[in-house]
Amino acid sequence: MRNGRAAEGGRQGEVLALAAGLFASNGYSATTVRDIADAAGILSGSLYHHFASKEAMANAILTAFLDEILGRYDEIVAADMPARETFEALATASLLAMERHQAAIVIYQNDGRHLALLENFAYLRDAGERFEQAWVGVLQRGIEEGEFRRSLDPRLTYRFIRATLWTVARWYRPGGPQSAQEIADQYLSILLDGIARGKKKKTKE
Amino acid sequence: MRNGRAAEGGRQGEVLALAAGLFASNGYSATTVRDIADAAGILSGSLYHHFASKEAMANAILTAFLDEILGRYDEIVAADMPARETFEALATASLLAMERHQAAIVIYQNDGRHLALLENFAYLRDAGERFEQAWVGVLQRGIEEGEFRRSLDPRLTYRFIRATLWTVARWYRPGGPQSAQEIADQYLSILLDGIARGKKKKTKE
Amino acid sequence: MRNGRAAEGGRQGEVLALAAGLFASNGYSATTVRDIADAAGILSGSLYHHFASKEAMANAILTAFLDEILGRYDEIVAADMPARETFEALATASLLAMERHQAAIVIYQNDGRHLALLENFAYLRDAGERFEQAWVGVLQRGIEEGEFRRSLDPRLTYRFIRATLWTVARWYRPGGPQSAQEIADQYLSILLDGIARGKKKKTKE
Amino acid sequence: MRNGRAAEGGRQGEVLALAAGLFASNGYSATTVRDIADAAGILSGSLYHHFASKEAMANAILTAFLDEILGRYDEIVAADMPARETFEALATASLLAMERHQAAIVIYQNDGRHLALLENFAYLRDAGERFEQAWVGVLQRGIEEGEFRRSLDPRLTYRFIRATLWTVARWYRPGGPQSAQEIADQYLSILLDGIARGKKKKTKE
DNA sequence: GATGAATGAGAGTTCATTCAT
DNA sequence: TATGAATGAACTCTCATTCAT
Repeated sequence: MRNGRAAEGGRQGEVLALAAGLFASNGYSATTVRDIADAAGILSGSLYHHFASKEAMANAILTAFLDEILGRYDEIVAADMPARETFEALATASLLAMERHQAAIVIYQNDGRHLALLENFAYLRDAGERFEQAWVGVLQRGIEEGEFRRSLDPRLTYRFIRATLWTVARWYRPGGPQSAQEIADQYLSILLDGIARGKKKKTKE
Repeated sequence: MRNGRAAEGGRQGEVLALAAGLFASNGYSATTVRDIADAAGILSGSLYHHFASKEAMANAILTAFLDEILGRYDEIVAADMPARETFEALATASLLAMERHQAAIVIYQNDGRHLALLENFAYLRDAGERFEQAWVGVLQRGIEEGEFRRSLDPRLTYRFIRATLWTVARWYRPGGPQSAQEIADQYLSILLDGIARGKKKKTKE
Repeated sequence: MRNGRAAEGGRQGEVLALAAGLFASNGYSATTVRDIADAAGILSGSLYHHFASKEAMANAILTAFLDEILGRYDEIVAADMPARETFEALATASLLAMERHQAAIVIYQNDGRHLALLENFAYLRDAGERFEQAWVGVLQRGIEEGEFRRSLDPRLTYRFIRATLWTVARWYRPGGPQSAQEIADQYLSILLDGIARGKKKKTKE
Repeated sequence: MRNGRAAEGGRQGEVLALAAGLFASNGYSATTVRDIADAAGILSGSLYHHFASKEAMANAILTAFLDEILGRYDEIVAADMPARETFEALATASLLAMERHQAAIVIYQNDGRHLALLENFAYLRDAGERFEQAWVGVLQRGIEEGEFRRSLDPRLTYRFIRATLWTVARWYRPGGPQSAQEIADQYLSILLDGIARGKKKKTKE
């Protein structure tokens, strides 16, 4: 039974994890179906017992990630916290997602643009918009509520944040010197208060 | 005459620009030599009168960018300014580089990892290290000189910065609402002072 | 128990009928074992409990048809009727065979040539010769007995007849406007007396 | 330059002729692109310099035949001859078409049904209708004008004729004992006047 | 009898590259 | 410089078949 869903049970899940790793390190289009099959110890044709196509594999990988993270985003936004807490929660959730979906995030970041052009990946565009809405929303609310500086351009700020959030997955090593949580904390500290020392200059805005 | 270098004048330069645009929007490995030839209005075989190989094109594109930006970095570091000014100059130089090398930056960001595995692109690893040295250097100096917060992890901070710096090229549109200089200013403002309003909490560090 | 013969009873027969339908509408080589299994509601591997191979299925289908029709031809020829009656009986028998073997006839007509090249289908060549012998025989006898025009080339005439006889199965719809018997009658009428009206021109030959 | 047109000039034409021969003798789907390339003495990939796909080859082959024969049909119908002459001209034109398009006719006859299901071969359905219109038209006219027997069912009669007309190409050998013209004459003689000897029975209809 | 995972060969196609003209 | 024909390797995917469970 060919399965486009997440990587839960059995063989399918293992194969998907291997594929995700290869897509992430070599790129989607530079990864061949044979590479994946080799990694799984089977012949390339046998992969098609589990997945309808190479695209279907990427699909399953990305969908598992996006469904989870966007679900988490929805929960956070729905929780109706002060803007700054919502903001922190979104950033933390995004970085913690690396623990279960690191490869997917790398693929999303590296190949997302290109894949989104394919019919089967139309949902990537929707996902991009949902990310943006959540972030731009909380930034605007924070500005209105006086939590964030009035001079911010929400969309531009979102783009700066987005870049860092998803790029971390490129170098993050689980079990490495910094945990995802620690990375999130450091990033939030920099993002909220800046790297410069001393009293803020633009306090009055 | 096959040329692996950056090609300013004439046909070579035009072809290179077309190739850069295609590599940037479709990805290096998804761009075919025929795509480039089509864009140039010639046949794919004819490209080989200008360039020795597809890799040579990517090489010329990336080298032109890296030579220029790393030269600029060297100048800035050599100028011996206060850490904060050096810092601002590096960020600004990186973002202004988009004006002449947007496609190259996108390629560097998207395909750099993958290309760096190829023999002909060994210099990409060196470039990465030189970037890192410049940034980690100025961050450390800034901390020592009391300009930047003592709590920063320079390498981690560099990685956050790097992500944003090069990712901007993905969405930047020359002649669009924000100039590269404006983007640089906004980014620096956020990076240095944070997005949060009000007096700094961690002033004493 | 693998069975290469015609399969009347039970599952085998049902599967064979499904396979015959698919072979007939899509062609033998364009029909996959999976198509057949899907139609039967089982997995493709499970088909091999019933049949040794895809060829064995085609074999069973064609054999069932050929055994029956050639047996009928033998009876007709042995009955020792006047040439014209034999002739009519052969044509009618061939067209009535559609009622039980329509798909087999389509396969025989469409894929027979190609299949006959395979070892397992050597009998198709024999069958072709037996058809030809029966028809060429009755045509020659008819000419000798003065029933048929002396100007006929028996082999050529046989080829004209054969084409129509087996091609009817391509468009015949059981329960449609014309029964197989009616089609046979119309064909015989045209074949024997022609479509032109008025007195025969070549009466004296 | 990839060419979907007929098999006129140079290499393209040669390759097309080879492909046509293979499609005709082995069937379209049983003929591999490698078979064609082997026959042409090149590698399979090189075929794609001349043709966009295997389908494109079949397309060019069938189109060349259909354009020519349907053009001929149009001329004949437009010539406004007595029904019987039109009828003879159509049959003769169809059989003489074998001289330039024998393989195409075999492909049309064997694989036409199956190919017509593919998007790129939609025109096959139109062609089928144009053939039918021409023949059914002339049959009806002939009946009205008293040339053909009133008892004929034009569509059914057309189907009988069609079967023979296109099936001849399966066994016809150029330079063999009978020319296409001789075959046409014999077929017309049988078709118009029947194979039975002696006075017509159904003269009064 | 049926499943489901796997095989292994081969399908159509793509593509960077070469080279005689 | 450019063309156009060809190469050769690799690619995604298909499919008849096998077999342990």
